[in-house]
Amino acid sequence: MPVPLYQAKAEFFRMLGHPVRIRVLELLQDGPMPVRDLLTNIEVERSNLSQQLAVLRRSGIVTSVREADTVVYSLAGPDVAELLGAARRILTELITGQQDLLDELRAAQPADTLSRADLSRAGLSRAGLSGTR
Amino acid sequence: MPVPLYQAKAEFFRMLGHPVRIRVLELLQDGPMPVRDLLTNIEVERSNLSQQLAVLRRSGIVTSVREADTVVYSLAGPDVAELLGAARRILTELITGQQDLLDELRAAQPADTLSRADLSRAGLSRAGLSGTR
DNA sequence: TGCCGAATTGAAGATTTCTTCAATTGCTGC
DNA sequence: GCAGCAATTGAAGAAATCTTCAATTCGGCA
Repeated sequence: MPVPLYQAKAEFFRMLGHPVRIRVLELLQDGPMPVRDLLTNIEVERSNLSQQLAVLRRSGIVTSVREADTVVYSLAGPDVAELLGAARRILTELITGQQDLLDELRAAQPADTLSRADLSRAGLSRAGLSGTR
Repeated sequence: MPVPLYQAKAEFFRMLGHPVRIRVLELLQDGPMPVRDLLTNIEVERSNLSQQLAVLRRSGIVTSVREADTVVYSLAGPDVAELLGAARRILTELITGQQDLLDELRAAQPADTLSRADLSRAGLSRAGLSGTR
């Protein structure tokens, strides 16, 4: 009895939902890389990195091979760049969209009279994506 | 002081990491839809759906407009389909990849002699993406 | 064999996210 | 105004994920 597709998709996105795991995938886009190098590029404890690598391995999006005294990781498939690209496109779209709206609001009235409703329209009533500024 | 981009990306993917939220985005790809209809298409309690819609709204990926006694949701931008498409591509790639590997293993030796190492190579030693069969 | 560094694993506590319920808001029609 | 339906909100307990530490595995080398 197969798991519904939308649930597999959700799991997949959750697998991507961690800063360290994103960094790893980005670094691996330039080619295979040993754990040692990942470690120098990402600011994180060794065992924490291992935990995140284990998550990526379990999902199948990366593979690892032992070479002498180091372990080398690679992307399992070619489509990862495309995915991260699409994500960045949407992300910048969201961010600039909200910025534009805020600019409009500021132009239309003094900054200190922005109403709760205005902020709400801009998607900022409670912290949205925290990188949006 | 802006939040690092990879953190914003991680938040973005986490925002997508829920079955109900995925369903909503898929349904909205065909055009705006009132909450009422979302509710008949997705098997979930009304207030739970509201919570998930709130998450999507906060991130800015959807917008809502009140029309008479109903609320209508729409996608905020055009790139969502592309993102979900890329995700599905990778997902099927991962799934068929693992299936192929398993098939190879089964062909090479009786099923009941698969070693832990074999399963591990196939990314299945501990439950991977649960939809992978 | 025994030791060393590299990497992974298991487990525990802290943090975050999910689900659910009751209460609330907004609109329509009586 | 107020009764009734649609949708959202706040809050609390349950469940999942993160971080960290100690212990373990694996290969290389004296």
